[in-house]
Amino acid sequence: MAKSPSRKPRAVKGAAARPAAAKPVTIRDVAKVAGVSAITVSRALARPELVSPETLERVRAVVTRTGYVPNVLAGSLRTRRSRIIAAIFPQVSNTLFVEAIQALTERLREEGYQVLLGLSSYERREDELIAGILGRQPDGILLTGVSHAPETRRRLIAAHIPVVETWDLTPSPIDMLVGFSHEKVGAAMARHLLARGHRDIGLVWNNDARAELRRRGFLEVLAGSGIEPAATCLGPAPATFPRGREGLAQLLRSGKRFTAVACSSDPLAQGVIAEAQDRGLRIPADLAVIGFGDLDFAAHTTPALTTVGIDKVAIGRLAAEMLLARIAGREAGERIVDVGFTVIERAST
Amino acid sequence: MAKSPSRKPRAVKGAAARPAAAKPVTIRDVAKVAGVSAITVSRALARPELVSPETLERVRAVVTRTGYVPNVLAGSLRTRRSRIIAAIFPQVSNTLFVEAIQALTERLREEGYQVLLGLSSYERREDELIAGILGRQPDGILLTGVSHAPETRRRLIAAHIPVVETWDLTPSPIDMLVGFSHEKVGAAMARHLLARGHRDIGLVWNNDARAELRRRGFLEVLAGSGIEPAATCLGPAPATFPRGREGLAQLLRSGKRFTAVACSSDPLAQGVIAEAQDRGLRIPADLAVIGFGDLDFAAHTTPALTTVGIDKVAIGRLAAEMLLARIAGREAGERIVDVGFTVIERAST
DNA sequence: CTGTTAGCGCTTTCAT
DNA sequence: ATGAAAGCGCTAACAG
Repeated sequence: MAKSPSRKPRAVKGAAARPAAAKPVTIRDVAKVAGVSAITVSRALARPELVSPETLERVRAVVTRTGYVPNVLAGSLRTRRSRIIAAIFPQVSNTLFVEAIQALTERLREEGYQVLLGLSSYERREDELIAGILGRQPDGILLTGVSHAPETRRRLIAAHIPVVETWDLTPSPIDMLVGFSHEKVGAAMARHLLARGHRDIGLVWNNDARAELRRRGFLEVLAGSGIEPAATCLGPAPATFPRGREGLAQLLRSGKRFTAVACSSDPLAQGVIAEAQDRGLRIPADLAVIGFGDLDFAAHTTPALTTVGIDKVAIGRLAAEMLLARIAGREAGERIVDVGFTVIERAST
Repeated sequence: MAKSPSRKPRAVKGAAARPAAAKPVTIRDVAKVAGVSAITVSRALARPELVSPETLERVRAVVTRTGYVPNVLAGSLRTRRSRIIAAIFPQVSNTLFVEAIQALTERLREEGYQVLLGLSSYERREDELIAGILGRQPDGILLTGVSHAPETRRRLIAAHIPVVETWDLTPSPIDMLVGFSHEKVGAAMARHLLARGHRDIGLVWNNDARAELRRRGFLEVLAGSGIEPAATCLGPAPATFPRGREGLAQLLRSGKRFTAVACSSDPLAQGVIAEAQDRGLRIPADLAVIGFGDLDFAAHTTPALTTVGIDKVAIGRLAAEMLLARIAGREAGERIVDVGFTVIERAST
């Protein structure tokens, strides 16, 4: 007859000395009070149809009265399903990602999943971030971008969970993919300006990997018409409003003539516009500006800005659908989805 | 001799039929390969100073080779510390909250905590959201706002974890608080306009709880000078750019004369400015506009906008510090912190 | 410095 | 419809 010495409260006296991590109500406490076994409580909560109506009612009453909150950690450990989806984004201080995050979160919530957000810009090594997150046993994971350290790739594959990469395209994703072609975006920007008759074009760009892809697409189209940029101002990521202002100032200092400025993303473009207006230039009459990124916001706040918008909500929602499908065992219809983009013109560029 | 039938692989043939949730590497696997006990592996990873250098090296080698990722769920279950902090925000599609979230997340990461984000606007009942999150056994929780259902309050207190409410003030927080006074913000807006000589003032406001507090403060100051708003346009939350446009249009249709417009938040103010400019009004010469919320962004993009800024980063960081202090057993210095606000004038209003 | 034992709170499996 | 036993993977507590 093994005695269970640690079963009884350790120390009745002095128990209130510290915030008192008072033992929480467990499923067994509920069971005891309701006069049933633990497993019946579990069933009453998870699969009420397996429990008689009277028992069910009794259990529910006790749950409410005691304020019992099931320990999801324990449940997940047993079932090997955490109902957590991890999502890795570079930052959250960027409208671009925020909308995707929100769409993803909402859709997953509907299915009872919670999103664990990882911010990659603030971790030295992406694979450490990922390892830390995989330890939480997510049922699926979303990544931003498609270039990851080999170590990261290995870990993700070893985790045997669905993975969606986003925000870019590649023929060989780790698992699934929903994104768009940055080169094509760049090309579209260039074609737009060319179609409006611009030949003298300045660039205000930042040099992160995906921005560079857009620039390549942009330059290729220009080259196809035998054109080179009149001047380029290339700065470090992240793209911000003040850097846009500075960018235009720099282009103007170069003394080169240009009728249009293309920017690697909308915050830069907004800065360029502000700087231009401060100098008495009318947009787009004196200077056309084209940016990239924001379907709604930039277009709203800066009616003069033409921009290449991507449907961030679609990315978030699609990523959610793909993950859910795979978790449910269904094969997702498409493993690679190109959501494309739209040139949004608010004023004639 | 209890046989352990479920110990052996269930079915060797056909095992590859489905994605095969291949059994992950556990601490025991690592222990076996390294020729030590499980607890030694645990120590090697968590408290290497307790393990001999040779053992340590051997264990680490095996960990790397096998790609072992500790199951944090299991660890948390045992230690009763999840290293998760839950943060409840209304939405994430609002620069206001985003900066606080980012600051919070960064600070907590430094201490090895992960942030679990809950979005309250999309859940019918706040207390269901909270219950779902508490089940994940967070070590602390951050809430936006100070008015919560009694049920929510009860649950949070029963959870025996540190709680920080934010974004508002109250003399009786659940636990800790970091925020600012919305009434004072409103009062400051009014005083600012009065000091600039404005007597005919229009309001474009939305009617969420905290905005209403700001309005009350605003109106009281006006009343103190014997002034009533010339016209008011009161709309539903959330405050958006288009509603700002519409708001000004409505004020103008009223036929009332006014030289300044106060807005409950910056997105509205930006809309008002855009609409004004479209109608040929110069800001602030013909029409002064004052908003609320954004320390950096709105001021940047709309130099003509005067706004009352709050230090969102400070809110996030302070909330993190307070939670960390309490988790560590220290009493946080102050339980109630008023971060205040700043009137930011970019152009003479 | 290392190991053994037990058990965190839950749910799967098998029995009744 | 309900329950008993076992164990998910880990680490606290107590040896040695």
